[in-house]
Amino acid sequence: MIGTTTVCAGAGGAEVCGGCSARRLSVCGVLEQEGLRRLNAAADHIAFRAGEVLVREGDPATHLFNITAGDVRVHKLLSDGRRQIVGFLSPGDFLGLATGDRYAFSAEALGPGSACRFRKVDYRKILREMPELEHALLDRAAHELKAAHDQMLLLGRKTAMERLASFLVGLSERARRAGGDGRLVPLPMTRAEIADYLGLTTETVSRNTTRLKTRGVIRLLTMHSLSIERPSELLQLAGLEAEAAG
Amino acid sequence: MIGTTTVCAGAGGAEVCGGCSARRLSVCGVLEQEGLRRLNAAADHIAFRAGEVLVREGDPATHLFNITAGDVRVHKLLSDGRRQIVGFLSPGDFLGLATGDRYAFSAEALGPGSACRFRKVDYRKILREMPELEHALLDRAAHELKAAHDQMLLLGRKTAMERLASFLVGLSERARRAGGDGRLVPLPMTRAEIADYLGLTTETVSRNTTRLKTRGVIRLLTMHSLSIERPSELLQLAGLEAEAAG
DNA sequence: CGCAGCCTTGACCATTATCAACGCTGGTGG
DNA sequence: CCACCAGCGTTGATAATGGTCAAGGCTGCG
Repeated sequence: MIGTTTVCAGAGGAEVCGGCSARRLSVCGVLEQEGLRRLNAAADHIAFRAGEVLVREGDPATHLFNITAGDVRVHKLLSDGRRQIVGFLSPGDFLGLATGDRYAFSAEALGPGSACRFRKVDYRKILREMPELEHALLDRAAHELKAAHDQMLLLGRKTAMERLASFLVGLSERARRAGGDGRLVPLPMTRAEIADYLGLTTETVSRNTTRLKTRGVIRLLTMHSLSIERPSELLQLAGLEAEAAG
Repeated sequence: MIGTTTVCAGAGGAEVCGGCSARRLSVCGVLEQEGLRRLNAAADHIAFRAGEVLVREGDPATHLFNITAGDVRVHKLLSDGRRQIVGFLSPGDFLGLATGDRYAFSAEALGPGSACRFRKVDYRKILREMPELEHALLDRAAHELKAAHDQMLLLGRKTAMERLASFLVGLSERARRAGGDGRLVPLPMTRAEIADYLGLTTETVSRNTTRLKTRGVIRLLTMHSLSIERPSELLQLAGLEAEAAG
């Protein structure tokens, strides 16, 4: 189920978990700061390949992940196969925070990547001793909750075009935070994955992508990257101009 | 904006915040346990009437609420008035956890009720000194996130009937946790509010309610309460039978 | 008892899903 | 290095779910 697994516990150099160089909060990073060897002894640094399953909905929730490279898809299924992708994770993101004793979602790698993996029991023990970490996680959970609310607005009330535009705006912002200029946007996921994230079909995603292309709002560079030619028009289509009207 | 406001700080009796008797976690309760007078000095115990606005989307996020009585609606708006209700809060629930420096949602009372209100600055200060509280909040945020994911599946992939059935199943579970038998379900919200929660219109909610009534799955008692006559059939309609198929 | 607002029902319409066919693309093996 | 091909993406035609518009009924409050 999990690919190459390299335990990153070490005798005690500064780089016990050197591979974990996430941009945002990295547990490994925090650990290095704090010099807590105990959790390192329980943390694996794993590598995964495209399509690999990190977490399966319904399985006992034994682990927690911190993505360190690559992108991951998190989704839920209905019994007849209908799928809803609830999020895409990038390096620095956590996987498994919102779980009881069983995972409520599946997680699969979009492409090759890596992650820090902790056992939940160890994580809990550490939390008790590191209020600072808990604070950071609460903060992060709050952000995720806000993002989930935005997505609920999108899924419940936006048109197909508004959904696609909102999605692209989100990707653009993510790209900018990751160091890009916000025009060049990578699309690591397939049309089917975009559709399952936006509550649409591949056909509808495709049609609206074409419409944006025709109007000159975006330009497709390859199948998995595009450039935003008219950002303001895209924002307007996303319905984000005056969303906070109240 | 806020109705009758009674500061509940007191000289120091055991009942400084006696009105706060929420069923689940109550900050006031924890505070009493811990004997922390400091936050009490910063906490109001407010009462609100039906329709009263507790929080307005876009306003500076200065306060945090813990509902102690009544029900509250949390929603987001698009500039043209389309509304998505992201949650209904009951006594014990928190309002304002998922916020940056501005509220990302509005909150309005469904009926009369009350809440504990804290200033965010005080809340942050206390958190630093009460890791136990932070732990409880993280736990709660995780649950909310899970609920948000379920709602995303509902909004993105379920049919109108499945949405309504899922909603009623959820209400039934909530009623049971609140001490009921799970058959008698109170509906404190209007059809329009149900519609805005499920991403539908009032007409569609009404039609499907009628369909459930005709099939004998539910029975309307008053406009704001119903009884579930065939729970298993309702579960099936909700698509919850094998949701965790993976 | 009356009325305003909410709820229900009906007729029709629009957006998006579905079904189908074709084209592109990128990875693989000859 | 090129050609093949499986899978992904696009486009078109048609269908269906749910939305819109409209009218009438109920209900609960004053």
